[in-house]
Amino acid sequence: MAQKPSIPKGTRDFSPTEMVRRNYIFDAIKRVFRLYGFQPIETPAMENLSTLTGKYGEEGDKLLFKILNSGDFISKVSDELLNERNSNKLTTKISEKGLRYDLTVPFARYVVQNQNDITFPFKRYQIQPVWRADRPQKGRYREFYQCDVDVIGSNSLLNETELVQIIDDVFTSLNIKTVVKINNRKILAGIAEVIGENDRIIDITVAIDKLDKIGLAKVNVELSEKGVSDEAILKLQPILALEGNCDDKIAQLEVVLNTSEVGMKGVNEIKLLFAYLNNLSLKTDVELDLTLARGLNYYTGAIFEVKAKDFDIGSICGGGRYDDLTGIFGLPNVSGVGVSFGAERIYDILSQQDLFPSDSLETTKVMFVNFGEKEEVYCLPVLTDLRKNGINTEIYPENAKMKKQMNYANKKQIPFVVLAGESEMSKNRFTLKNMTSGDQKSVTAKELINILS
RNA sequence: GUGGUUGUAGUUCAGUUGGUUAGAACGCUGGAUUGUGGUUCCAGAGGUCGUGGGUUCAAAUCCCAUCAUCCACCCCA
Repeated sequence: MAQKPSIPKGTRDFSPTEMVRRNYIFDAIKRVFRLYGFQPIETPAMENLSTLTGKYGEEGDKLLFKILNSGDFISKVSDELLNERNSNKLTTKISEKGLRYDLTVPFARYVVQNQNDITFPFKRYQIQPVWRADRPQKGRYREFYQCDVDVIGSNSLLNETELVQIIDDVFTSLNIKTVVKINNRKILAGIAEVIGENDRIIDITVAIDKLDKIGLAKVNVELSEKGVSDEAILKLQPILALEGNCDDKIAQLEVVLNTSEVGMKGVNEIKLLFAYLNNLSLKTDVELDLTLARGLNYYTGAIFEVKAKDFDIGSICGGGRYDDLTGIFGLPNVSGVGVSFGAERIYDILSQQDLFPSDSLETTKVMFVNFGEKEEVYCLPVLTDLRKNGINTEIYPENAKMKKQMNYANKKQIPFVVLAGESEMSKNRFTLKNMTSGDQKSVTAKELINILS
């Protein structure tokens, strides 16, 4: 009984065409990363559950894919526990590994574990899939790739500056028009302090983050529901309404946050960062967005988010500074900052705006038609020569009908076909056909290489 | 986790108030054309109608359950 094959919900196969395009994105990103001195690492798809749990909040824990222990794990579980039917409790007994949820936490684990071999500041990039047991929907998958760059072990705002430059370079090279939004968690903390809701900072940031999505009124409702006092919400209004260019906003913040030490620290960081950036003639727009908060709560300083202009798809890149991510693994006081590029969304933008290059180094450039054994022998040395010259070359492996072989070349979008049968062999030449124009001409082996190089 | 949507050929989808042998387009295979692909013409193959039950003389069609899917919310890239 042949069963209908399928893949798990929220996962995808990638066809050759898609892979060529995905690699185009990854290559562009990697090229920029290397340009700034970042080095690649990889970590396992699975981590110990103890490494992952508790790092992403309660919601994040639910979205972790857990891996069942090997062997006869259930026999070791007590009858009481089984009868309790408590999934959470049972999970800790039958699963001790999980698929990674992002690349940052495994990176922090890596840094702590290898701290004696790492030279700080450590600049690494990492491009690997991550998994979330989320319910998939448009542009959201259960398995997707993240492209992370982080530098850990340096407090300098030069790192933030370089990350913005990297963002600028990547999206310029991919031809995507973007705007980089920057904020600072210390400013948000300062705001919370000033309005007297110090310990509600997470609720406040999450709510503020939705400002441009759901509007001011609904944000206020949400704040109120979360238990923020009316008085504090009232105090918050002028801050949310801050207008003007970057300098104006900063000037106003300096007044509002005057009494908050963290807040002023944040303002100073932002000032310095923009001072660096304003000198760089970036091609991307960079703006200070005080409503930018970002969900992840390990951020402590600068936060970034990149949005594509003329394309409403959410953020395509985001990140920030985290002062103590390695602390939970026993290495305190090591600050890091990094951003992550969302490959899937970048892919969607490039394909919808038709921005992928038409030619690729990953596809076949020329195919030899197979006319039979004698002709194969005649062609093989030339195939070898072409390959030695870096030209992607293949020969149809069977003496099939011409139509079939041509069809194969056409479907595979191979731009050139070589025909070498009896008449060509007698003249020691080859017929080269251009599949786009349909033109063909008789050439020598040497000319073949020259034309196709 | 909550709400909704849709499951029919490889793919995208038609299929009337329940009624003979379930259709189309694209794709696939072969031929027109044994050394020329894309265009055209002709022929052919391909379906447990998601699965299980129920109603009925009769179910792709109605009912129930179940699984899958996509979309939205929460959250997030």
